Formats: sequence, C-alpha cells, structure tokens
Amino acid sequence: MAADTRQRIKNEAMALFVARGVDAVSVRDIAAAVGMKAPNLYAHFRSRDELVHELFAEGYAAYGAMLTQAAAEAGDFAAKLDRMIRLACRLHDEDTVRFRFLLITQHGSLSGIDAAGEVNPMDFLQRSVQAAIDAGELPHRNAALLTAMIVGLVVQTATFLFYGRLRGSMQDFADAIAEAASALAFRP
Amino acid sequence: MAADTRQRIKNEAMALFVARGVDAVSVRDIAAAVGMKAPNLYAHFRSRDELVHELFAEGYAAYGAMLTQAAAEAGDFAAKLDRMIRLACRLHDEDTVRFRFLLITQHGSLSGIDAAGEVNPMDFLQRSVQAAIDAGELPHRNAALLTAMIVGLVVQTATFLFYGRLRGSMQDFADAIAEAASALAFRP
DNA sequence: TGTACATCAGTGAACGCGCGTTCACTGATGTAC
DNA sequence: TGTACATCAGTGAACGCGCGTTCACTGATGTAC
Repeated sequence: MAADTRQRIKNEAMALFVARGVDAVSVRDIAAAVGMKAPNLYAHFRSRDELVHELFAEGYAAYGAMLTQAAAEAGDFAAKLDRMIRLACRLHDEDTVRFRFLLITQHGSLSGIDAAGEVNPMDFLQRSVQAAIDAGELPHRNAALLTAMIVGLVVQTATFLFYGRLRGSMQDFADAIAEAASALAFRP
Repeated sequence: MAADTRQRIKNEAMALFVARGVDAVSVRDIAAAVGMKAPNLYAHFRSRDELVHELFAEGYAAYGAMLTQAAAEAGDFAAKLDRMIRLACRLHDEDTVRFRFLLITQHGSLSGIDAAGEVNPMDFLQRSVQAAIDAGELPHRNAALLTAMIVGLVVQTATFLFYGRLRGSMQDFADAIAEAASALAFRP
C-alpha cells in the first residue's frame, strides 16, 4: 500500500540520517535502502526537503504532545518534572533512532522551522519551569537557565550513549537524571 | 604574508561554518569572504577537508590543553571543577565562534577523528572525575554519567545562548553552572 | 470464459546545477648586475 | 640608472562528479462486459 511505502521511506531515511548525518545521505541512498529507485520517492514526497522537514516536525510535535500530556497529570512540579524526565528516557529507549534524529537536527537549518502551532518541547518545559517559579513552588531563578541545565542533563547523557562514552540505556540512568534535575531545581 | 592569509581563511571559514553549518559552505563562499577566488585556497590548504579538520583538531587540542592546565593548579577536586567550568565559560565568551564551531562539529563525521595524541577535553574531564572518585573525594558513582551531566550543564547553556533562548554571556551564568556542577558531584 | 481497459507503483534515461579541484597563466614586487 | 630575471600570491577557465529532480514509459493487478 502507498501509505505503507511512505512510512517505510520515512523509517529508512531517518535511520540513514542518524547513521551518516542528514547532508551525507542522497535520495538515491534512501531509495536503495527502501529497495526502489530514486524517482519513485517523488510519488510519495514532493521533495527531499519535504521528507526531512516532515520527519523533524512530526518528531518534535510528537515529543511536545507527550510532554504536555505527562505534565498535565496531577501532582506538584517535583512530580511533573520527574515524569517528564522519565518520559524522555523511555522515548529514547523505545525509538532511539527518532530521539537521535531530533538530537542531530537540533543543530541545523531546521532549527528555525515553525512547527505550525505544535508544541515545542523546549518551550513547553521552560513555560512549566516559569509557572512553578511564579507559583512559588521553586525558588526565584532564571527559568531559561534552569531549563537549559535540565535539558542538558538529558541531552548530554543521550549524546554520551550515542558516541559510546556511556553503555546501557537511558532508563538505566533515569533515576540519577531525575534526582539531579530535582536537586538543581529545588536547591536553594 | 602567506601565514596571515592562511589565518584569515581559517577565521572566515569558521565564522561561515558556524553561521550556516559546515556542509552548507562551499570553498567559493569561503574564498569570497576572504576576498579571493576559490583556486587560491589551494595554495594554503591541500583540500577543503584539510581546512575543516585542522580547525576542529586545533580547537579541540587547544581546549584540551587549557583544561589540563586549569586542572593542574593546586586544590582539591571542588576547586579544579570550579576552575574548569569558569574556564569553559570564559573561552566561550572570548572566542564564541570557536566554541560554537566545536559545538556544532561535535555531531558530525569529525567525531571519529583522532587528534593524534592531543588531549580530548571530554576524556580529560572524565578521567579527572574518575580520579576524584578513586581518591575518595567524590562518592562512588558512574564517572561517565557524572561527566555527561556536568558537560550537559555547560553545553546546553551555550546552546540556549546560541539559539537566543538565553540572553547574556556564559560568564553571567558561570556562578550558577559551577554551583550546579558542584551540587551534582558532591550530592550524596 | 476471454478480451479490453483503467489504475498505479515503479523505472531508465536524462536534465541542469553547484560542487571540489586542477592547471596554465598573470602581474606585481624584489633582486642582480 | 636601466634591464633581465626570479619569486610568488592570485586568477580564469575548465574538468568530472554526484546531486535533486523530471518525464515518458513499463508492467503487474483489478474490473467491466
């Protein structure tokens, strides 16, 4: 089916992008991985750019939505932060390729892309932090800086796994990361 | 002078790489920024690849050497960690282009490159952390994970500055980052 | 049942383009006599 | 002083290549009568 093929193209493309870098993968490479010739990709995507953009926007939006959902459940900020971090770790392990794709496209010409009203995970986390500060749940501090630090704990751990500096899965480190994030947030 | 020109090429190339991404800059772009035509670049560099590699290896080695020096001064691990973090913040502010170049080439085909016996900043930090654990200065913990977290604090803050999520300079945040790193390292 | 036709995923060949790179050449500057 | 020559940063034109993309075509499958 056409929709199947479209999804297979997306899967193979994402895997290649992560393995070699987005710019180092040609449409012929992608087609070969799927088992077709390059021109047929254009029956499924308007252009190479559309494919890359769709992968990025979809992934970013999916993460944003799941983060929003995790934060919406009951509990104080400590509980929400814990849930968001454990979610990120689980998402990494369940679909490592997607997580890494979002990681490597973070630095890239895609950064400026507007996900058309979708929730940007970074923005969402920063707004959550700001809300907790405003509500007096967290000491008064620079919300963007604390957000950067919390994101840094997760992203750099994932990066170390990516490059083999760490062995195991993100969920092996979820406890430690969650505790560290909490310590940073609540430390006076 | 030829050596001058060589350095001007390196400066302009690095600035372009940071502004647009390494793959999006052609040798003609670099030559134009320097005020010459592309073929003349080959009087100074064997290939585009050599230029990129030299920028990366030099930067990485310089950072490794400075980090080594900062850690070599007297003091316990707390003092060394504090010095290393403040050094990173200062290096960022004093030559933001170089810092960001190393940041964006971190994810790239360059990662595998061996800097020929030079000190890799990440390895060095991790060995320092491991040594502090072995010496009983830090609680027993996963050295690579703690290293990732500490690096994450610095790198993600720099990334937030890069994308305008944070305003100011790294040295504005040096106190906060140093305290956070210390909290992560020494927290029981 | 056989025949004619519609559908549609997929392909071979070709396109124009910008890339990294080569090479014979230029033209300004310094030096020897 | 003028003339001949060496040096060397820099250039114009051209190269082969792989890229994204287009387009007329193929060939298998399903449907109508």
